[in-house]
Amino acid sequence: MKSRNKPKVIVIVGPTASGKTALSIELAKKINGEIVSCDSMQIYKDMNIGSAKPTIDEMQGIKHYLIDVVEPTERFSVAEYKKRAEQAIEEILKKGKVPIVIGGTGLYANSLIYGIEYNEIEFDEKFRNELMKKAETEEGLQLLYEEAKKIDPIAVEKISNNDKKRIIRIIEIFHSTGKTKTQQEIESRMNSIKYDYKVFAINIERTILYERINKRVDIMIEQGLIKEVQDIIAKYNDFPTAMQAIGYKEIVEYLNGKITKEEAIEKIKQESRRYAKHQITWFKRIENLIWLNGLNTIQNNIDIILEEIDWEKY
RNA sequence: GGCUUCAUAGCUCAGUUGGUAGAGCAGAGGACUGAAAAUCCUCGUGUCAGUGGUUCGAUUCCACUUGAAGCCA
Repeated sequence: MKSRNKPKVIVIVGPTASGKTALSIELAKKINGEIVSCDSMQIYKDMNIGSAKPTIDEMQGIKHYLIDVVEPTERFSVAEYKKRAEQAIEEILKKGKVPIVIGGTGLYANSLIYGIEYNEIEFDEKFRNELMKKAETEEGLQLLYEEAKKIDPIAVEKISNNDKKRIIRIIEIFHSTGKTKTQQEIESRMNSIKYDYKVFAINIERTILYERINKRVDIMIEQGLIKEVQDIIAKYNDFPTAMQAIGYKEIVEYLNGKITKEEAIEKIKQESRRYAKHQITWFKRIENLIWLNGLNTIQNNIDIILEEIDWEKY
């Protein structure tokens, strides 16, 4: 509503292995679009197989933004994502093409869809490390919780006293900005949303999706996921974010002799299934979302999308 | 063939000195504003292997049957 003058941006989210890549590329070909990735792991260079990054072949000449933009050793954030994604959208619009945001990271998608503003703050690595160390013990974590409660009682109310990251975050925001998280969030919603986002989510019946995930993990192993992880270890001495990625942390455990190869593979499958479920939970909350059945043909889903965005009048 | 042990939730196992049972994992649902593939929250009825017997009452004790593991031939 009242978004007549805003440029349209298509967003397609979906759990892992739901067929986002193929759909987005076919759609881009059809409507002269370019793709903005919305994936917290495909951002990183050298994490290819495990993050199911589209290959050059698969891209079929369609330009992709926000893939391979940072080193695994670098720190990334939603704020950074939001900034770069909007730059990419601008660039695409300037060319007269249609931006298609595609990916499975709910937090990142929301930063765009809900137009959340993040102001510049510098990150205090040392301070975070101190907080993390404190949070390691049960007593330490409870002390942090009490501290966070004093700083921002409203924000604390919404989280568990075990939620390490969010407890730390409340303290951190206050430390680096002097503002509470609650205040920060109010300010983050002050600007209006720049684009007319049309959001679609692919879903597939759970049992079939799980089968596809299992199969995909086997294929990743065949394609050399283990070697990819070995190469990353050899190339970078520290890669904190990569280390929390599904498919990477398990292979590292295997390479360290903590689990067998079979156990690692099983674990990757299981974690991927859980991840898919978590993603779906996230998408269910998006307002005005249109669901696409991932078992439909690509053509079929493209037709639904074009109809929804009123392509003829566009 | 004989003896012993075991059989409880999808899986691994507790437990009930006889009053029909509960953990972990798996699974399901949810939260989510600067690490998010992260970090958290909630959810446990199952012919207690089968059939009989004892008993007011059996998943628990007894007998037999079936299946599994081990030992002796």
